[in-house]
Amino acid sequence: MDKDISQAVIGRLPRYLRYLGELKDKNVERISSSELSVLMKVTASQIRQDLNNFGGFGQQGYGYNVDYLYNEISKILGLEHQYNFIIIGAGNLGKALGGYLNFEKRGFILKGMFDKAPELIGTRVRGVTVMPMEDLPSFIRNNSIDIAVLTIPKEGAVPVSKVLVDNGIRAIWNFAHVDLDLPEYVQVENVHLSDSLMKLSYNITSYNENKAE
Amino acid sequence: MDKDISQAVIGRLPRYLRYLGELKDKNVERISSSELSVLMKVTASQIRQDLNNFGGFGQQGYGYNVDYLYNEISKILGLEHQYNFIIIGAGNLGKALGGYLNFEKRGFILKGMFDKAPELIGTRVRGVTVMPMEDLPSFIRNNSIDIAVLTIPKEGAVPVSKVLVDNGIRAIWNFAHVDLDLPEYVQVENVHLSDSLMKLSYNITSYNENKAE
DNA sequence: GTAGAATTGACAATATTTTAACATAAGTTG
DNA sequence: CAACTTATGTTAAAATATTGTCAATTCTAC
Repeated sequence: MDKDISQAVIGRLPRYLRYLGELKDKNVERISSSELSVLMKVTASQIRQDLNNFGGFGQQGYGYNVDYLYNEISKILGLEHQYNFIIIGAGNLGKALGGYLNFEKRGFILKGMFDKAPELIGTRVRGVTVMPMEDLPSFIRNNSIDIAVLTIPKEGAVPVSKVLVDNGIRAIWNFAHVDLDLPEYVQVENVHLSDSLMKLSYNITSYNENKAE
Repeated sequence: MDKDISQAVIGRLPRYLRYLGELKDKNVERISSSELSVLMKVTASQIRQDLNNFGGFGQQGYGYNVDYLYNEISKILGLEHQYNFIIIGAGNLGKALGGYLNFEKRGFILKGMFDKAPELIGTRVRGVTVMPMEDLPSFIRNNSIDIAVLTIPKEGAVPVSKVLVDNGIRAIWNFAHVDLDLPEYVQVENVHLSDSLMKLSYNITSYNENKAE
């Protein structure tokens, strides 16, 4: 069952996790929704409501145990699993993501990198060698890859995504500036950086206009 | 005046712009909200509602002129302005963003890059030389910088953001995994990549669990 | 030029999300 | 151990967001 949780709620969980991690580091043992609400600048009600989508993690009169809540949210987010991932596109962005050490701490293990540019093939990123695109299908099948990260220009993204899915990939972290049209059983998380920059541009413009009036 | 437009609406505008750009490239002259809704997989009503926040861009019985609508959305997003930006953090991510040619087409001009690592200082990215952090304040003041892109580890981000704001920066594109606490007149757009990856992780887990039941 | 088709913009109806309120349970203090 | 305080989980209310409907307007074809 699991009544659908809204993506708005899911989107807030990583931020809760981040603040709880910081509290853990400071050896804070317990926290109330209202204390956390001050730290995070959201309403206490929203925190309680969000958490209660998944069960009662707190105790009346006490609040939430930081360690316990941290672990529960980790579990909800699926971070107790280990995921093998590959990166398609060994440009700067691919290298940046491949080199990001914290992903490994969370259970995301870089297994391979691919690129079509001959001059990149054979180069190494954090112990992983960049392979040619021809090797992609067999590599996916033989290495139980869970997630593919797409950091290639938009032109190649759609056909490559089909290859990925045909070979068993069920989750794509898509940085290409295009919407992928894939079966519903494939989870896609889009990161459209230029969309984000345009939002910033809008907010600059809009703030300046309001100021002028 | 300008009644506040919700960020949900703003967040959809870049995607409209992207589809309209593709239609322009295909020399499509006009499009109705219902045709566009099929392409974009949203409701026609939402498209019309979103657009009407900013005025009536269409014509009854005809639809929307693609070129005109494209230009209007560009204007709304502030893309007719030119923005000078700098990147703080010349690692792979900083280099990736600095090298992204499409930003320049949209009016975002890379003016400088900064890093604290001595081995990076003096290296060049797309004609721009990486400078030491000491030069940051004067550079901002002397080069009318509009936007700072933060691609440094979270430890340094908060103090650096204060330096930026003290020297006149009013917009920050923040890739550091930390929330910046800045005055309300500073526009901040956060890109928390690991949050995005965790969302993907949740959706993988949740899909698999539902399947199992 | 007129009839019919197409399609917007506005408004109304739903649905979803967020915030507030509070009864209840647990903790704390003297 | 009794009175008081704290703070959850839940339900209700308010605010937002999305979708559906339709009159009014424009286009198109004959």
